[in-house]
Amino acid sequence: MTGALADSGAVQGAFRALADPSRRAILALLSDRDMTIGEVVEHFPMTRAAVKKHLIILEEGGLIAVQPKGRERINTLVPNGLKPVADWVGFFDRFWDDRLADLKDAVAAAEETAND
Amino acid sequence: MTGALADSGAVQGAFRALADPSRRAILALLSDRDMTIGEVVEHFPMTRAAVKKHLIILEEGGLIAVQPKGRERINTLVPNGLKPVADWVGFFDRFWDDRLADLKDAVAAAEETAND
DNA sequence: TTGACATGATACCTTTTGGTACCTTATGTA
DNA sequence: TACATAAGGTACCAAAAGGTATCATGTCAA
Repeated sequence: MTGALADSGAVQGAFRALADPSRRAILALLSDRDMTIGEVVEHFPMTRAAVKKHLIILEEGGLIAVQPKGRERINTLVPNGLKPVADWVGFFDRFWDDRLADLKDAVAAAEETAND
Repeated sequence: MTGALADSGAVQGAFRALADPSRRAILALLSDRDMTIGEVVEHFPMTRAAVKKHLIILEEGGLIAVQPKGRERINTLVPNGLKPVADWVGFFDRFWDDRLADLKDAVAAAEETAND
């Protein structure tokens, strides 16, 4: 089996959604409070249609949810939406250990020397 | 002020690199051991040129480094390459707290009821 | 030196993406 | 009812992305 790094649809959807800086900014906005599309639009120099597309991709990525409320649509951050991303990134935690990094560098340097 | 969610070039480069499943797979490969381009190519149904492009984007994103070694080029995982991503995602940690999520749901439900 | 091989660099093609413009639909309110 | 407003949907466009094919370059080894 593939182990700890299975690349599920959730992972792909979330990473795709996060690839665009506007969408990351929208997430940051919604972390403050829920907003209608119109409110989100006020924070960006683009049309409502463009923002709408971003919101759709964020929703497909499981990062936000939309609640119809009268003639408005409230966009809400999904609490665990970023979990697949965090889990994927977490697989590489062992490489962030500075001591391990130093060790790896030392080994590489030694091999360099040995092969010169 | 920009606060804890400044979207630096490193953040953008890393997220762009991670948006493609092939590139995430390449990172997973390199987490096992360093590889030449040729070795990486053996694991994917695409040409060397395509893999090369992915490696360039991964390098631009600060996720891998390349060490020329004779006529080969060794691709290595950069230990702290994913740190900007982890930091960005970490900003949303507070939303993953299930109790907080439940509380938020409760508040939302209460508002729903109040407005019905 | 010469040939094999790992890589670099371009040009080109197709699909996706980020965006606008424009029109339609639905809901709240005077 | 009538109208203003919040949103949905579609068509269209330019640029970026992902990929192949092809040719050039540099290095090891006989």
